[in-house]
Amino acid sequence: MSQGNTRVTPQVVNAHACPVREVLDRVAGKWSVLIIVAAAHGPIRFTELERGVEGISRRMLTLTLRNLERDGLLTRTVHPTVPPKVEYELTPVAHELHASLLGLTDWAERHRVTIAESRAAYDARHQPE
Amino acid sequence: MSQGNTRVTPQVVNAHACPVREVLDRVAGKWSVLIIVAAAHGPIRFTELERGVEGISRRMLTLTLRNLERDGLLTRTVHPTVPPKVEYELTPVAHELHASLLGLTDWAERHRVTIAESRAAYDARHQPE
DNA sequence: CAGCATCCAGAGCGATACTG
DNA sequence: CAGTATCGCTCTGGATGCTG
Repeated sequence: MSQGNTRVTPQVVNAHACPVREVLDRVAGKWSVLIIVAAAHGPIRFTELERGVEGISRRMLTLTLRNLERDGLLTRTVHPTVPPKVEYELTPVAHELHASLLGLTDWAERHRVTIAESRAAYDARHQPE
Repeated sequence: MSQGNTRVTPQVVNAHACPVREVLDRVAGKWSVLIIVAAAHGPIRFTELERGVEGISRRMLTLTLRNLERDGLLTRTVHPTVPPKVEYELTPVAHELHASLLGLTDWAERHRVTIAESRAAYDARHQPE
């Protein structure tokens, strides 16, 4: 860790050691969060998710659900009926994650406008036309 | 909220309307967060960032810095000296973001092990060999 | 020192079609 | 209903080399 250095600057951030990145890698996928939000208030079926998460394809829904299940963020319950019925439900861990995301949501909503303005200003500054 | 429906299920989540996704789109890039973390405790120079954020290429550092600057998350100060010196500093908005990320960091650290185990178990279950 | 331009490989994701 | 399989594009990001 510490080398006998008196300077402050180092502050090395390792992409692999950084826990924030770990979460983000898990959550950054285009759909993961949306699915978590959609499933936040109780068990939900495949087709309901398909409708609930606007714009998601069947393929991506399946893939994302598998990943979330793999990470232990949701459980998959197959009801052996005809027609088949599968329900997905957030695990406690995922609920905690959902709660933590609220901080970000909040940030986003507070600064959404500011950021949009900043972008517009920047673009105007750099592309006169 | 309620449509005359007695069922609960609807819960439509729109990818474009969702504020969480907005943040994530901004932050999910492989490097944004790491740069924010690296710059969190004061102004920092280009080369210092290059060393501080392990594994980043010069190209990605430049690109990510531009995006962060564009969003108003950091300021770029050029000191007209020889050799040139450029300092990047987080804006208050970015500091707030950094604070919000703590919730996620925390979550990640609490469940890192559990998640890894869950993955291993899942993989074992689905790929006997 | 700080950065831009070019080239290139791979991941991510959408569209579509088929199945238990 | 709840998936799986295949194709192909787009976009990200790494490597390298050139400049003020």
